[in-house]
Amino acid sequence: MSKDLPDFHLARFLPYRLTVAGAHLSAGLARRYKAEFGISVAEWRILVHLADAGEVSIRDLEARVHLEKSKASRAASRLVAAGHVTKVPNADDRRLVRLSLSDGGRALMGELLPMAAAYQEKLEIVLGPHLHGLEAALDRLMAEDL
Amino acid sequence: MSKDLPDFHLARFLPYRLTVAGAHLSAGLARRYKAEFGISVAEWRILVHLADAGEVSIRDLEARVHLEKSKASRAASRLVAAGHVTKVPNADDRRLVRLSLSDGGRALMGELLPMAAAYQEKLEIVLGPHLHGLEAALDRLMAEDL
DNA sequence: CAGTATTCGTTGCATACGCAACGAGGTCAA
DNA sequence: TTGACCTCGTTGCGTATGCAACGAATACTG
Repeated sequence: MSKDLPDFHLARFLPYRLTVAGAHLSAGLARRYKAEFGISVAEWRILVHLADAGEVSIRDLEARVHLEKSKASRAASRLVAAGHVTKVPNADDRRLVRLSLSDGGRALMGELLPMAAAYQEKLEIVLGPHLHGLEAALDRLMAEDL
Repeated sequence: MSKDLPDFHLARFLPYRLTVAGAHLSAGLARRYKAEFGISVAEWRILVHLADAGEVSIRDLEARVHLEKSKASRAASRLVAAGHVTKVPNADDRRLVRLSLSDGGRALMGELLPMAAAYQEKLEIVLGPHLHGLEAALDRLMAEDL
């Protein structure tokens, strides 16, 4: 007969737990804006970064908000098509692109950002004293090249 | 001119942080087995659950390892095609399916599980005292219907 | 300078994805 | 028993994904 396998519990496995928890929180947020605004996660990240940083290129998005460049490129195109974002070539280095919020995009973020801030607040209340432990642990994990 | 937007930092936003951290850990694990064994995340979850639980149905996978049923169904088909898993109808309720590890699948898990356990151990060492805080926070978040 | 190497964003391709719809099987109640 | 209802797994469909390859623009090197 076959050897016994070591016992291993997915429910305690950190890559699994973090991925599931991340999806859980993202779904909670999406419930608040997806139906109303039709924004995907990639598009959301781009919009937030534009609201915070002004003009950015695709490679900035890749580096700053963890979006693979083709994903960033396509999500940006969708945002341009939807009228939320403008895209112009960068005159100083014509390989680059300058993405920024359109007036409509700015208005959209005027609604979305408070919603997101409220959600973050709710999460922090749910976590209570666990918040700092969570943040410290995440910092620790992200600092490491695993 | 346009109203200023509230400032909002994606880097502190928990849904983002957890999703990125989860992807970071999953990528670290995938580096260890993807090239060698060609297993996707969905397939990995199914294999682990089979190693732990013996025979399961698609709906069990949906409930226990957070895989949407069509995703579970297709990943299971791939595992059957690869020879790691067997699938037979459940005679008691012929709507159900009985998935279980094949001998080859069992042998595969004999290699994969120790690798995963070692990775988990590495993560726990990296986290050190932060481990318990992280687990408590994740439990708290998952207990809530956000 | 010329020639090579590198960077940036887009796109082609094969695959994976989520969702809704479906057929087959099972349950329940009258 | 029969008909309405529910559950399970699969599949069709449109879209999203990751990766490699590409053309254009820029940087580097001798």
